[in-house]
Amino acid sequence: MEQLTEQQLVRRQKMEHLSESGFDPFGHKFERTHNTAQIIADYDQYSKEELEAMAVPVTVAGRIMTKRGKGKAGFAHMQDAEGKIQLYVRKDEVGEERYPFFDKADLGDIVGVSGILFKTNVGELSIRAKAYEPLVKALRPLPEKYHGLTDIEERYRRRYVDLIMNEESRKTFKARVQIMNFIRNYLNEQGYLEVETPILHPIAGGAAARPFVTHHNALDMEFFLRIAPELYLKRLLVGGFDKVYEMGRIFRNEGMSPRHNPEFTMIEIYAAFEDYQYMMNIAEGIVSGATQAILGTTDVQYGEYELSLAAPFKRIHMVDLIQEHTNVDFWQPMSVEEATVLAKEHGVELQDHMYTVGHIINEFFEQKCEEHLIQPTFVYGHPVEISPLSKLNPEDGRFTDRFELFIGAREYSNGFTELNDPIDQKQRFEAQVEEARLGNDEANGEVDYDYIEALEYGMPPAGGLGVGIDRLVMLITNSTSIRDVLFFPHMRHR
RNA sequence: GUCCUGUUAGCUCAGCUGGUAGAGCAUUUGACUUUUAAUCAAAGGGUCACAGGUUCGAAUCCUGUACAGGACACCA
Repeated sequence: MEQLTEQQLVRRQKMEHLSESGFDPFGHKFERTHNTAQIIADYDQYSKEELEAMAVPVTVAGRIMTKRGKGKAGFAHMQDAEGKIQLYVRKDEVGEERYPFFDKADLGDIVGVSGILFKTNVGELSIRAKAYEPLVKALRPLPEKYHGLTDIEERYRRRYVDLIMNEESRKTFKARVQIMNFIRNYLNEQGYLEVETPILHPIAGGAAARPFVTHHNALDMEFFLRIAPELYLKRLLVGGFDKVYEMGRIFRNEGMSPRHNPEFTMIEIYAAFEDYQYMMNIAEGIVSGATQAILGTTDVQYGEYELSLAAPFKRIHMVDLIQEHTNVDFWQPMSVEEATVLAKEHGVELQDHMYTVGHIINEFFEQKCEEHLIQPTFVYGHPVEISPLSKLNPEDGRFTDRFELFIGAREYSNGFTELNDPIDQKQRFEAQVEEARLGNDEANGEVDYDYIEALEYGMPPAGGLGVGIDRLVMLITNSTSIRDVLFFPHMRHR
């Protein structure tokens, strides 16, 4: 049994007192006529005298956030889901019997109030209470009213307190909902179908990442929590669904950071008979459109960067970009030995499994170019060796018709013309298995033969796209940590 | 996983070169019928994250542990 603080004991005594007085300290249904935002929107425009003449009755409910006793009367600010409003409670108007319940109410208690709108001498729209109803006794005190809850750890561990105290936090999470709604509307209007595919996968495919492993008892078999829905969504293309998307949770068993949570939300979008150029347009439409819809502008401040998210975004081939930043020309045919020498000369570090020119080109890009991509930029033409699910570029088979979107030096989206050649796909999977053997623990160590078989029935030519939703929300809400856009980020046990 | 930094009252924070722990808000009691970080008077509230060590004496110095934040690595 935990030790109760003085304040907790006092609040429990007050709870007992409510019970003894015939109130349920944890309340009951309460009919409201307004929320606080409606009241402000509809009536703040009127003067003190006009409101007095109108005598508007309202009934609201919410949490007491501040309280100022004045003897036989008192003021409080009450907060509901949409905002807050001041209450003015007088003993002579709510009654001798009820007034003490307001007088003894604590910050954090939830109350219902009926009254008449008025404006105070300094012009604040307030409710002059005619009836006061204690609804829920809060047994723990709220954080300090002025500074709120600022401790980052506490804000993550006890998000509910953060949401009570911090308007910014509420706004961020509402923006998250709006962004996801925008994306759904944007795609649904273009004829896309939102679908659901398995989260438990027998083979962890569709991306390069370490999976979580779990076990199904009845089937007595291992499952992986999905690292990407990609291979299932493309099976749907084979099945004849030609414009599909899935927005949902992805799980990757990797390190955590301000930009990584073990579970995060991604959207993947597939369109038959389209290609990567079309998918870039969709990515642009989502990023630019969501920003405009939520912020009313596409000019955003993100940390130190001033970004313009207005479409169209710059599009540049990876090889051209590398040439721009290092003067190295990978359009020239070259051997692995020559490319390795170039990497050494330019201080590009390589690991054992990077045994092809394509890997080295990618390392040049990541180590020398990524950091310069501040304004939204599509980088396309990734080497085939790092793109096992992308279709080859018809003119130059060293590269694929793949792109990634970078904003503020971070990746937001990845898309490509989908590889639908089952024979090529099988070879690429097998190359991944070899890479895994050589020590890339994020390469796929197992070939998904069922997926190959699906492709053998014929998948229409198609474009596909993935967008990290959490990072998009971070961008639009100017949040520095992914934990600021997840209601309940993962933490170690205390 | 490695490195750096942090952890003092319910909350927000002080606490100097080591000498018996402080403030504001919140709480309790009293005053106050247009206040708004309400005000005034008084009171209570602490295993200074945890465990060792150095010292006559540790919130303070040292070591370890836990948790957190940031950077790096990896990715989205």
